[in-house]
Amino acid sequence: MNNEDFHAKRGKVIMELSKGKQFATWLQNLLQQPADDGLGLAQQLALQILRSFTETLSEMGSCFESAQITAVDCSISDESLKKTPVPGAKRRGCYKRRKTLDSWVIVSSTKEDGCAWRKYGQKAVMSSTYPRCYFRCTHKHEGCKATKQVQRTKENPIMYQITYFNHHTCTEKLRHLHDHIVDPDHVDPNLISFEMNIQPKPDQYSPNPTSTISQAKEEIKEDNVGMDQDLVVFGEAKSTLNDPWQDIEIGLESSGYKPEWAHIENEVGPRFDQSHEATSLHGFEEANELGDIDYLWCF
DNA sequence: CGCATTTGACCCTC
DNA sequence: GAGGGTCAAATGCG
Repeated sequence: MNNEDFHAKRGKVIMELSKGKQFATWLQNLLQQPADDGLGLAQQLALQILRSFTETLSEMGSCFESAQITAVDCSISDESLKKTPVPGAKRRGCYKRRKTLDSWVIVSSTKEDGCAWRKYGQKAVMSSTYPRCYFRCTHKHEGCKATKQVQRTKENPIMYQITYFNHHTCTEKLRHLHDHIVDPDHVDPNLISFEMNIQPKPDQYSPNPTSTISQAKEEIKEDNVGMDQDLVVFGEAKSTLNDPWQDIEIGLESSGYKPEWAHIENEVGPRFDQSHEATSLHGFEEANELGDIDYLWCF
């Protein structure tokens, strides 16, 4: 992995961990409120948190793979893999025992993680009284090799131990991004806007909106070896109730204003009021004047 | 009808 | 041979 890739991965890991933290805080606030309308949203948030950590672990797995750092289950040595026959004979049930570098384990109260999986098997295993279910990515036909195993834990049967193998190479992630691209003619009632500029409640967040647009530019400059360059923002940014985070396109002078992804965030999520009308946000500058952009990541 | 799930068979490693 | 991972036909479901 080259240096550029490493920094891109690092940025994504930081972003996903921050997302997870943010969603968890949001969920905590939600659970402190009267339960009426919060349960469905709480479930969605739980999924978002799970997805964030799954993505993070996925990125970390691929990030460290080249450094020969093994993942959770290292029980099978490379030596045993060398004995594996060359694949090609398309016999039924012919398989390679899993290479475990690219695997990671989570324990969750739900089998769901926001991705589309197709079950392809179930087995009773000796190590557990509960069967093990085998899933592969629905988009296997696109060449995606992601699989997972789901099994109830012996210690706490309401919890699932989920072992993931390989990363999604399908367009699942792209689809997820597209879910948050807003068609102005079909505004989701759940949309919130950065323009709301809601003040924090004392018992909730203590936001620290230190990254103004100019500071963000400074950060970008630092990341680009101190270049004194200009920044443009393509399109509009919006945030949804389900995802107060934004992936937007920006252009840097140093790269000839070639569009690249940036990620901005604010902390209005938990303070969302559904009675607010969704409105669009016209670029960074306007948002910045309202003091609603708290952080910006570029990668 | 197309896609997902179930389930027994198959074949691998140990 | 035991245990585990995958395949694929049968079945279910919308």
